[in-house]
Amino acid sequence: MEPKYHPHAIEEKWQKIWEEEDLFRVMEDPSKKKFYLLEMFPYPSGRIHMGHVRNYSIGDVVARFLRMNGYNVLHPMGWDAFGMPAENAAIKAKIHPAKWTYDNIAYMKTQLKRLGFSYDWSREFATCDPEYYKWEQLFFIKMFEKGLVYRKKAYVNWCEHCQTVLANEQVEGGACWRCERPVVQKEMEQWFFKITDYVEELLDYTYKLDGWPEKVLVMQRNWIGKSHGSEIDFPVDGLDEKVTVFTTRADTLFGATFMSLAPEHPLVPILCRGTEQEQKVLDFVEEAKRLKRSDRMEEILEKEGIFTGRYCINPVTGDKMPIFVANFVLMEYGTGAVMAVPAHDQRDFEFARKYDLPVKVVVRPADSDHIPDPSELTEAFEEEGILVNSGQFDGLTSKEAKKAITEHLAERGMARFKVQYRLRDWGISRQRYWGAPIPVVYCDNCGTVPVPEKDLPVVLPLDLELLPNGGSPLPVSESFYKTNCPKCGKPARRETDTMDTFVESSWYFIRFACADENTRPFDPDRVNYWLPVDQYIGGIEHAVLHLLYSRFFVKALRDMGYISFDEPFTRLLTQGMVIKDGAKMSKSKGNVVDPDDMVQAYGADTVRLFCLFAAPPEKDLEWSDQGIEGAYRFLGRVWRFVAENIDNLRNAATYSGKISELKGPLADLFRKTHQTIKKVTEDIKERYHFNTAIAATMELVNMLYQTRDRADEKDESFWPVMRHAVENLILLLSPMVPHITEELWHQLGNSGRLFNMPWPSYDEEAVKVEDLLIVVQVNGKVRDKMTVPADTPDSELEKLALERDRIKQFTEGKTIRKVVVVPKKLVNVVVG
RNA sequence: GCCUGGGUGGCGGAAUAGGCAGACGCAAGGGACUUAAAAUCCCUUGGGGCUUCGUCCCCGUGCGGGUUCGAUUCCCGCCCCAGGCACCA
Repeated sequence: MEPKYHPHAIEEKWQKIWEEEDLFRVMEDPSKKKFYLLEMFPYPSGRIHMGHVRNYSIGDVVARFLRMNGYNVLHPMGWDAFGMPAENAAIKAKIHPAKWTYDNIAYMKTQLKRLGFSYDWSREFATCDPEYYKWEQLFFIKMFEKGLVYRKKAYVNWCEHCQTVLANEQVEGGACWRCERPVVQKEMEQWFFKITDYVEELLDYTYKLDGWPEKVLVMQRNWIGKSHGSEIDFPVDGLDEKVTVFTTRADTLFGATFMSLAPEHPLVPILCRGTEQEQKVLDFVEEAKRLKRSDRMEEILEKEGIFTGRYCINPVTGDKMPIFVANFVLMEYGTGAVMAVPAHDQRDFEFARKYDLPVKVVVRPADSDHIPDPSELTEAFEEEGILVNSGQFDGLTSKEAKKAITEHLAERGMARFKVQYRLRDWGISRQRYWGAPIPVVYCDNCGTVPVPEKDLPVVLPLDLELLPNGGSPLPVSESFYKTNCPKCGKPARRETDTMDTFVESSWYFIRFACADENTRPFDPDRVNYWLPVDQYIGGIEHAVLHLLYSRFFVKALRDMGYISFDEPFTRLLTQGMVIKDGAKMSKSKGNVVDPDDMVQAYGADTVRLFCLFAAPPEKDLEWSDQGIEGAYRFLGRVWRFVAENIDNLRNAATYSGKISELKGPLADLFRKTHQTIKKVTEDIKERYHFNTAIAATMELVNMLYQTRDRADEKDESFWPVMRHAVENLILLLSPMVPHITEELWHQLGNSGRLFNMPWPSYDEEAVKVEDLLIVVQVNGKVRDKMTVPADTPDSELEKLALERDRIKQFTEGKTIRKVVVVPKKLVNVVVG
C-alpha cells in the first residue's frame, strides 16, 4: 500500500468502477422506504462554481447517508438549459446557443462526475430538449383551457439591455435580476399565469410547511402581501362617476380631506375634461409616466400632484374633497386611488402641507385624552386609537370603527369589505429566442388559438441566424411564424415570444421520476412513488422566485389531474453562499476560486470535505486556502494511519466483543468509536451539521494515534479494536469523502461498495461513560471537579461535594443555604 | 421605515433541553526527527494577575438591566452587521 495519500489515482479509479457498475442507478421498489433528495439543477453556464460544489456536496452526503440507512434514494441531476447567457454567447462568439449549451453541459457533467457525486445519470435531461418542453407546452394549452393562462395588455417591466419583459419577482429594487440594469415600465400584450387564483392556498401552506426555513416562508408571505380592508365609493361632484378606493383604515374616513389618483387611472381624463385644468393635468400625467419609464430605481421621487379641477364627496361627512393626480399612487395596487387622510398617514400629511390642504384629526391615542389641533401637528399619527370628530362613531376603537363604518356604508351600497394582495399574476412572455415557444397561433378569423395537442411540440428552430442587436430572430423568421390556423386553416401567425425559463424549473423535479416516459408527461405510478421531493437543497436567492412558482405549478398540475400532491418540497435547506475575503466570488473582484484548480491540487475528497467542514450549511462559507490545506492534511492523516499499520490491520479480525472485556486505552478507544458513531449519525440525520460530524471523526483519528502509542500492543485485543475503530471511521466518513474511504475499505481486505453497506450502529452500553466528571460550584462559580462512578446517587454527590477540601475552603464560616444537584453533571453549594 | 437572521479568541466555528464557554480546524509559538529543508509527530495557545506558577485568583460570549443557586442560552431596553421588502393606501 502506498505510504502517501495520492488522491487522483484512487478517485479516478473508483469513479470508473462506480460508473461501470452503474452503482447509482435506482429503481422504484415499493418494499423500501423511498427518499427523494434533490439539489437545484444548474444553469449550464460553462463551468461549475464553488457554490455548486458546496450545494452538491451537501446533497451527496445526505443521499449516501440515507442510502446506507436503508432508504431507496432518488438523487437525479439535469440542466436548466434555456436562458439568455446562451444567446449572448452566441452573438459574441458566433456559436449557436444550442451548441454552446450542449458543449457546456458535456463539460460540466465531467466536472460533476469528477467530484464523485452519486447521481443516477440515467434520468438526466436538459430543459431545452423538445422532448422536455413539449410537455410544458401541453400544460400551457391545458391551463389556457382552464383559464389559468391568459393574455392581456398591461404595463410590464421591460429590461432594455436584455430586450425582454420581466416578471415582478424578477425585478430587484427596480433593477433586472440578471444584468442589474434599471427596468422601465412598458405597455405590452403579454401572457400571464394566474398565480393569484392560488393566492390563498399558497399563503395557507406557508403555515404548514414545517420543513422549510422560517425565513423563506416569511419572505413568501410578505411577497403575497395579504391585507384586510374596505373598498369605499366616493361620488364625483357634478358627474355621474365614482372613485373607488381600497383602504385598511376605514376608521379614518372622517379625516379624508382629499383624493389621490394614480396617473394611469382611467378616470383622470374624464375628470379633467372641460375644466381649465385639463391641459396641465394631461401634461402632468405624461410627465409622470415618462419618469416612471425612466431610471427611477435609486431614490423615491419627490411627492408631487396636480388638482384635476373636480371634487368628490366624502360619503360620511358630505364634504367636498379635491381630487388630485399624484405621482406616488400605484395603479397596480388596490384600485389605483387613495383616500388621503393627512392627519393619520405620513405621506398624505406631507402632501397636504405641500399643497396647503386641510388636515383633520379623527383618531386619538388610546392612552391620552388630548386631541391635537391640526396646526400643531408635525407628523401624522399613524397608530390606531379612539375615534374623535367622527359623528356617531366617536369613542369607538379603530378596530371597531373599521367594521362599523364599512357596514354603515355597505347598507347604502357604497362600501364593502375587501381582501387585497400584493401578489400579481406571473407574466411569462419573453421576447427572447432561447426559450420554449408559447404554443399559440393568432388568426384574423379565429383570434387566439392554442396549438392542438397533436401538433406539439412547437419546436424552436435551430437553423436561425441570431440578430446582432440581441433581439429575438423569431419575429422576423417567416419559416417559423408563418403557419395556418389550426381551426380554419387560413394563413395565421405564430406567437413568437418564448416562455420565462422559470416555467421549466417549476416542474422538472416531477419529470425526474420518469424522465423516459414518452407518451405522456408523467407516469403516475412512478410519480406517486417518488414525489413529493423529501429534501430540496439550494440557494436562498430563489426564495420568492423558483420556490413560489414551483409551488403554484404543482397546485395547477394537481387541479388538472396530472399529480396528486399539494406541495413540491417537503423539506427545504437553503445553503449559504461561498465567499472569499468577505465578498461573493466574482470576476470583477478577482476573488474567484475555480473548482477545477482545487480538484487538481487536492482531489475531490478534500474539496468536498472542506466545503462541509468550514461552516454549517445554512451559513455563508468563507473560502480559505489554509482551510483546504487542513482538510487535505486530515485525509492524509487518515490514510497514513491505515498505511503505516496495514499488515496488522489486515490480519486482525474486527473486534466483536463487549466493552466490559476491554480495559485501559483500548476500552477508551472502543468507547470513543461508539460515541463517534452516535455523534456523527445524529449530526447528519437530525441537524445536517456536517462540520461537527467531521470534527467528531477528527477526534477519533487523534485518539487512534494516541492509542497506538499508549496501549499495550501485546494485548490480543489491540489490533482487533484498532480495526474496529478504523472500519467504523471509514464508514462514517464515506458519505463525505467517498473515494479515499472506498480505497481504504478495500485495502483492509473488505469487499463490496460502501454505498451499499449498512450504516454503523452504536452500542448503548459502549457509549456509556463509567466515570462521570462532576463540576462542583460554590455560589455558581466552578471551584472543584470530582470523578465519581456513573451510578452515584444524587444524595451521595451532595455529600461528596461538601466533603471536598476545596469546597470547605469556600464554605468555612458561612452558612450553607442550599445545595443544587444536577444529576450526572454538577453540584452547586449556595452559601451566604 | 418594516420584516427576518446574526454579533462568542488572531480567524472559521463548537456548546443539540438553563449547568465546566471556546470542541474541531486554521494561524502562531515551542520541541522531536533531519546534515538541512519539506513532510510528519508531540506540546502550548481568550485576556489579565502573583512573595505561593497552582486542582490558584480576577475578568470575559455586542452594550445596559432583569429572572435564576447558576444565563452564550430565557425576558425587557439599546447599539451594530447581514439579508429581504419598500411610495402597497
